[in-house]
Amino acid sequence: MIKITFPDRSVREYEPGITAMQIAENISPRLAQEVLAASVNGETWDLTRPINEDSSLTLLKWDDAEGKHAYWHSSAHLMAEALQELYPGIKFGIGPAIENGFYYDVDPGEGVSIKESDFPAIEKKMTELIARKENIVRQSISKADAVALFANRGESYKLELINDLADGSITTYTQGNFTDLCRGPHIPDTSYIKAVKILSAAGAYWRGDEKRPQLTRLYGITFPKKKMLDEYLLLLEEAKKRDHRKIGKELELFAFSQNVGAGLPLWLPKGTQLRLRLEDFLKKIQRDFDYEQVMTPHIGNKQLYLISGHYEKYGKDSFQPISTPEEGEEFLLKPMNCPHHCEIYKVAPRSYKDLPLRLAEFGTVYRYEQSGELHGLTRVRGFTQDDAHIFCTPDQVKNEFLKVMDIIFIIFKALDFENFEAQISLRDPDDKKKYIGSDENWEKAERAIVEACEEKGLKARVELGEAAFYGPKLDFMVKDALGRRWQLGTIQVDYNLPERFELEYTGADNQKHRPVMIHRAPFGSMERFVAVLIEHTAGKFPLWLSPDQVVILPISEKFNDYACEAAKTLKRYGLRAEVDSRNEKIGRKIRDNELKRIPYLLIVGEKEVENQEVSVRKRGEGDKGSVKLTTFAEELVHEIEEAMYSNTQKNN
RNA sequence: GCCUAUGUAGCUCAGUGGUAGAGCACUUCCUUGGUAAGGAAGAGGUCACGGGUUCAAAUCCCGUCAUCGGCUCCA
Repeated sequence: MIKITFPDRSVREYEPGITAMQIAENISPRLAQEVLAASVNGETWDLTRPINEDSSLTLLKWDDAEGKHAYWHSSAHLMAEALQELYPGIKFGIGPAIENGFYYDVDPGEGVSIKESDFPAIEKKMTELIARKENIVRQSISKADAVALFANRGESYKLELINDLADGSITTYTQGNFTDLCRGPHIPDTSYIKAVKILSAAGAYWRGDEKRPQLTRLYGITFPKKKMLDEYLLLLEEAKKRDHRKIGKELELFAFSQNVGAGLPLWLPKGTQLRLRLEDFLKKIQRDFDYEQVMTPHIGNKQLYLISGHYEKYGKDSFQPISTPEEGEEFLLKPMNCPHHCEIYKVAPRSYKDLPLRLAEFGTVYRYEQSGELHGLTRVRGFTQDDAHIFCTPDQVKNEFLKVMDIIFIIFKALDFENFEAQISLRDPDDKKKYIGSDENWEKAERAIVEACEEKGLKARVELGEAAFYGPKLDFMVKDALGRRWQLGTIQVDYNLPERFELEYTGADNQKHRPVMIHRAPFGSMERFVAVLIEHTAGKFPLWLSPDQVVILPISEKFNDYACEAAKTLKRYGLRAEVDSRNEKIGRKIRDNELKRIPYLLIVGEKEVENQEVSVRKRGEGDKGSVKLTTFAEELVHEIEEAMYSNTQKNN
């Protein structure tokens, strides 16, 4: 008999060779119906795989990530099986489960393409296969047999995968006529899958390499209940309503024009209001943290980028240099602010007593992103970084790092960005040659980042080899409405630029030393940040960020003039007000939902006009009674300032 | 840059070779006194752009640009 230990530490004895499925059946038929896979000694197994020794066992259901994973992985196989029947000669790449569903990379063969219009047929075929209730059978196979099997089928991609696998570790899974090279695990049979949807088709390079063939990637999702699929699709629809591109258009925050150029956003008055409020908010925090604001031009002599090394690395992929009437003179649109800030550092001789020197700038930069990369405000060709560079001694790096983290935490907290992810990018320990700077400095900086995260209790994913060539970094990512990850804040340590620009400070020892540079941008870029902010709030901004604070509603056209006057008065206070005039030309009618997005509604009628008052309603709070217009304006300005102030004071 | 899809009125979209459409928004008039009011009339489009096929193109073909979903990239 073998001992099986359950998550609640209870132990039961079974015959050797028993399967997790049999154990589940033994416990309860209901459980047996719900279970999808099993965790055996921490490894995820098929339910039908015999257990031969004492083990700890967790039965995995839909609500367990691994259970869902096995389910979707099997669904990928199901889709592959359908494709194999529909497209004879199709070759398969890889087909994993992902966060929401699964995909399979396939090569349907020369001249054949799988399009959206083909999805229904694929879904239908999958449903047919489900009805056959095919068992999904695991088999260990020798490398030679695996090679023979897949070579016979002309599965060149699979052969390449097998090539990288060690003999003895190779398994296949078979259902019906379809056999796939696969580590598993899988659900017991295809009938578990009840609802099927192919979501999209896209090109994807084999093994993520641009130089290799492009396969067709089919994304799909499946569920154990039809209703769950419907709910998921509904969720997707709802998420699309929060898309910043849609809301940005509806609320007239920003726009693009083909004449101006792709990826070059135009900030409309309301969007600008929002952005300026965010900039004020950041400036206030940065003042508190001893930053100094600087300003630098939008272009720089090519020489500047030859010194920084950016020209060599990115010159060909950038906006090309601007020529001047002067022979041989060239300027680049600045793709980053760092070189300019280095020149500011060099304006005067620096002492260790001057450090850390913290230079901040809302610097607009231009990068020629690949055309297929452009995406609303999140990926653009002209954007403004909430940039700052800290010049400090190597010993100050950690402390400065901690302070930057404080800023980022304050900001994320103030804006309710609780669900961010952090990633520490270190250098690849096996390939140190790729990086510039001494081992000693790298180790110091990497240790500083790791320790800083520990001190702050920040759980960060560590990625080796992801560092920039000039230093390690810490990035903060946030998901958008559709679950796509975007990098926002970044803190990067840099040894390269101080070296290239020959930056120096005089130490206490009266010797010249090289400062360390820290790049940091809590928002990343104003554009991307506003995009994510829009999606987080679904366009329902807190009062202090609201692009419009007030909508004024005259109860009849007789009071339109007063309403417009009131709006002008409010504008003099720096407040944005809309008049919702029902019949007059003046103003613009408030459209769908807009009312819900604007914090204050002012109603004016006879009584209010007589007394120079407005009847005030606040979003979420209802009627606040009548008050003098000027008093209202003063109080609102005060309320906004208070809100911003209290947000800059938020501490962890 | 690559693969798929899309581009028609301010917005959301219909329109499969024969004179360009709807709803909302807009303008004018009437009605309308409290949180998305109703009626009537009107205005608004080089059907993304450039070529081609055709007696005839929004519609079919080719190219370009832009946008969507991915891939690759992201200083």
